[in-house]
Amino acid sequence: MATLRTSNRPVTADEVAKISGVPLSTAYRNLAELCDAGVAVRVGGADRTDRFEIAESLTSHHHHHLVCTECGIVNDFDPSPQLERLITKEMQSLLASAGFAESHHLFDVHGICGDCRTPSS
Amino acid sequence: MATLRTSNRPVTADEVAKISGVPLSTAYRNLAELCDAGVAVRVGGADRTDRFEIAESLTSHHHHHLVCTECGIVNDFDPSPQLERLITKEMQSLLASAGFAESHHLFDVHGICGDCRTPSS
DNA sequence: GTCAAGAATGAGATCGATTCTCACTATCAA
DNA sequence: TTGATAGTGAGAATCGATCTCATTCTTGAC
Repeated sequence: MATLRTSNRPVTADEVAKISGVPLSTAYRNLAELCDAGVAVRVGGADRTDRFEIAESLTSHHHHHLVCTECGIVNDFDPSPQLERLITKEMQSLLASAGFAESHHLFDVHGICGDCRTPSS
Repeated sequence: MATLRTSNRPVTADEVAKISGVPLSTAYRNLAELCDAGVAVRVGGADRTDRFEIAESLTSHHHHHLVCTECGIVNDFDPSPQLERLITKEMQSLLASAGFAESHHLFDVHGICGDCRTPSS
């Protein structure tokens, strides 16, 4: 949890292991338990690597993700209240029409991050 | 392509292989080439399995995804024009503030699909 | 029709992220 | 100290995805 809290973006199990010094298997196990307990969430990115971050219910900070399709890094960004309201509204009509029970929505923007666009710096 | 066109939702490489009768390796190879050529796209879901569908540029039908976190199936749904406009607007301010070059956005709704909610049927 | 060059195919090997296994260690109460 | 229980760590197993390579198809030149 300390490692997740320190990072200001979703981190991979590998990063957690390196940062906290625990073996990879322990990192995966503990992260899985944190997710089960609802205090962390698994974030999918552009690559095949899962990333983890503190659950929004704990940070009380709803946000979405900027996913770099080059390096795979994931950063957070805040949606405007207006967009969020509209999304919520849209969800309700969806549920009705599709028989679908929403657990959460994902609004991720894929593209190339600043670092990958200016490799010289 | 025929297999992708026949399905009305993103399908896995495994499904493509079964449906079209080609071996899995050929299915993966051809799907990767279709993606490179821009006529198909890779769709991430709730599980670790990639899914593929015809690119929006070919269908001229912009849509988003309903992802079932139980069985992993992905279905399409249409966003309202209003939501889509707002998303586009939001994107522009994002680019400016984050130095991020958007390639596309992903608006996926995760939850439990009708089939998984009523296992009796 | 025959032949060679190049592309596509298919079966299985390989890779890499994730999960599982199991022996070992720490904790704690009696 | 002892026994029960939970947590740890190293490596094996798993599984989707990719790679390799021998084989098969095309295609154009002769």
